[in-house]
Amino acid sequence: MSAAEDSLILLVDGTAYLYRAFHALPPLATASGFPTGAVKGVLNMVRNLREQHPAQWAAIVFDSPGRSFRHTLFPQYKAQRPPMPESLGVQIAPLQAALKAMGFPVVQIPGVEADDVLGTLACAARNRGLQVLLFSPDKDLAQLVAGGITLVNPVTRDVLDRDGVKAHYGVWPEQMVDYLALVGDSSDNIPGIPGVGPKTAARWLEQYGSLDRLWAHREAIPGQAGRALREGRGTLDLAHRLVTLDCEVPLEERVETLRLVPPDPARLNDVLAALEIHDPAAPEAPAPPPPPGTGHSRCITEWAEFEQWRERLASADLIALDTETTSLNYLEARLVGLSFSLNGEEAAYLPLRHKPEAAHLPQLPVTEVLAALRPLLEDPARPKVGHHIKYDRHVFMNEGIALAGIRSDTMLESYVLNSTAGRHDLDSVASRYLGIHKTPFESLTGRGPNRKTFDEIPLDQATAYAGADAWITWRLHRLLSQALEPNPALVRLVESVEMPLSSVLFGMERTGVRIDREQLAEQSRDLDSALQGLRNQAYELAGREFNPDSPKQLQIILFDELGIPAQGKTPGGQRSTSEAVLEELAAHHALPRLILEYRSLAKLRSTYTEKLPQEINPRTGRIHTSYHQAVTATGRLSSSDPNLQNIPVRTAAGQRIRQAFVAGPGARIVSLDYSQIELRILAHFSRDPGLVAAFAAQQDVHRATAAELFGIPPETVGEEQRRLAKTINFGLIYGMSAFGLGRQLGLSRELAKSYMDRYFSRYSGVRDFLDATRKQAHRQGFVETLLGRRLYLPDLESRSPGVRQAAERAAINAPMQGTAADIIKIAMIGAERWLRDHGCRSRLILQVHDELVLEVPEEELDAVAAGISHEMTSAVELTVPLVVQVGIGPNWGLAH
DNA sequence: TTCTCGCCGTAC
DNA sequence: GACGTACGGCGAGAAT
Repeated sequence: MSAAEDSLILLVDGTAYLYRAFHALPPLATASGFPTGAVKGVLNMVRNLREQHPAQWAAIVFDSPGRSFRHTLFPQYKAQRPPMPESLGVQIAPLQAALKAMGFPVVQIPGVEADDVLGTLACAARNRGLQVLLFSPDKDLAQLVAGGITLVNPVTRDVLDRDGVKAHYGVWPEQMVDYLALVGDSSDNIPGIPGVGPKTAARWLEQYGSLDRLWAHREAIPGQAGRALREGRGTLDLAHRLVTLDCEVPLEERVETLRLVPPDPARLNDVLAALEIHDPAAPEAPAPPPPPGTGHSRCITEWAEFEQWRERLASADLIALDTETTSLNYLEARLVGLSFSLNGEEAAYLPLRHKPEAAHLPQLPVTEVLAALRPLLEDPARPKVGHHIKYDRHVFMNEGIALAGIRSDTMLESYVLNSTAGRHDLDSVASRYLGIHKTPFESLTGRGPNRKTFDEIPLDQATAYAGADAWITWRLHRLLSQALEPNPALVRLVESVEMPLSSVLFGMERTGVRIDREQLAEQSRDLDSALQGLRNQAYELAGREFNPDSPKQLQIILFDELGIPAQGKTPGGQRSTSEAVLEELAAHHALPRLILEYRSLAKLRSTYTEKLPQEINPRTGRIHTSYHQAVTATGRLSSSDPNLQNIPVRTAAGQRIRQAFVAGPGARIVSLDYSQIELRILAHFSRDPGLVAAFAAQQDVHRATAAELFGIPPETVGEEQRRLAKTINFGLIYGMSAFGLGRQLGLSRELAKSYMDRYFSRYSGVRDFLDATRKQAHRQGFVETLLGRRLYLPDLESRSPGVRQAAERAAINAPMQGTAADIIKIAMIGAERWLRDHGCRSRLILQVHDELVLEVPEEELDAVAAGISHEMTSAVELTVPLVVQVGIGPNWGLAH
């Protein structure tokens, strides 16, 4: 045993680990429903800790339930905190048992918070000459840091010694209590000085050294903050006492008893078996840390080494690959370098276009290198994996290389495994599943207007960064593909849907959509003059000028100056000026109506007619959106830069904007949209005879619903009756309540309830299905789509009724919205294949959730309309037919 | 000047 | 509190 090992003690904030594991992982449970995710997560984190920091001494400290001296001092202490979720609370006892079986001393002192116990143990250990490593994300503990005591943030991996605390918070550890007293802590409900944040507090303490000296000079502090400080004596005293750790907690444990002992496999096995945790290192939980000495990256600047790597690549089973570029914009991005890994342990970075001042060695010539790699990159038989590889395909295509042989994409694997676990960029996924915290891109390039591009990054830094991208991707694929394997539906979803779809989207992005710039400019001019007029009328009515774009100013005008009674509140407590409210207010005054009109036109101008022309790519003359495949909770796509999935369609002025989406010469726009796809999916899932029959008979479903509701023949259904039925039908898909229905239709809650009751008695299959979905969601913690795509809903366990009910509505909606997304994705893959098989020049250009838009040469019109329509209707087989409406026109607006 | 948050509105 | 899923413009105020 080494001396270092013998003199090191690990002190762990067990409660913080517990919460972290609980929130970071999918809600795992035993077959009987006992939650286990947090136990599994903490055990993994602790195991990593033990491997990374061999020590003889340790303690894992837990908060004690109930009140501490801080509650006595300040009744509101932590008062705003939600109570611990029950599904977390029940895991504490088995977790502590498992930790003890693993050989860790566990400490929990009644009536004492973990922080104070940690402080007491840290000081005692340091006084005995031990080196202390404190593991906690809590900044309060930074006050303990000193020679011999170091704070490690297990989330960010920051290691804070004295200098680290100073660098991180701007104050020294001994100033930390003063600092926290000034800033306060909203997570513990500890008040601070209003308006004083981390920057101000650090500046003051830098200048005056301590709170006492700051107070002595309080009259010299200028500004709002100075005034707040002078008024804050009482707050400061209280906060100071609350944030000061008690390092003299009476403990039975002495440092000598905190010996880390070898695990007791039999006991550990008992505990884990009861929790049905077979392999704590299984893929859902953070995996073990990288073995030491791996993740090394080579920078290739010599032909000989390049040739060696090229030969290895040519015979590799799987190549993890990443590009470094000058831009996130996939059409502007220029290749700067390439990285590869073949085994998740070593990587190579091939710099190609670093600027001379960033390259201390000459780089190999880009043209020759790419020519040498091209056969490999374009070979479908050489399997490759990347993270968000659609982007890399664009980058290669910009170099004239058609990347082929794409086996998988770790971003899509992560998304299908758990869409809501967090973001799916490489950094997030690596930290979530591998526990590897990458150097943030911005720490290389800087932020703001002077940030560097990757070609300005020195080769050594670039090599480490880019190499890590490649070897991490390789390891992620190994881990995530294993994690998916037990669920064949998810494997199929990745391989047969998301991966082929990625190629379809690549083509759509590259093709882009043609825009009539002049037409939009003309619309902008029209909108300008209309808005000018509306603004002047609004000033007249208000009696003064104001900014109609500002909800804040508008509130003052409407509710204070004009005295119109306010209607609803925004989530932030402001008096709402939303469309629904202004509609109501229109009865009281002429101004609200004018504002509504102003807003709708202003929206069209700023978001669409002004913005879209700026998005036209100068080289192609078209707009190239980005489709995001790993963003939404339900499996839908999203679109940005610009978003082409929210182009107006409802109003006449909005329609004109769609008319600026035009076909090229000799071509037409073909729009195909699924009719009522989500209601059809509801019919399919619920097997409700009435709903199924309506679709089977090709009836107008809203009319049929109204006929059932009012007990009349469909032919005699009136407009108002149909509208009501339509609102109910849509409401069902969103999990709407009687209250919501009433509000939407302007009916009393009682009347709305009677309509809903009537609906559910006529369509009892729908009611049963919705109930079953809710129940199943609560039981398993997730819901599924037709293809087995999962949406985890941890909020179903929330103690807050509002949060819980919102999760229930999401549980109702997700199977329908997500199944619709599954279906159109299959249709898109089929459509693309159909076009290729028929040698068509037609191109898919847009997807808007239930609609596909193509640009079609006139001679292909009939065949393509029929062929794609067939692909869409036959994408899957449901118990009700899928129906597609086809429209053709010179532009998108007229193709409906 | 840039960033972040709240509010609002567009789509399906 | 009360209708699901997205993206983005604007104002306002803070950070730079």
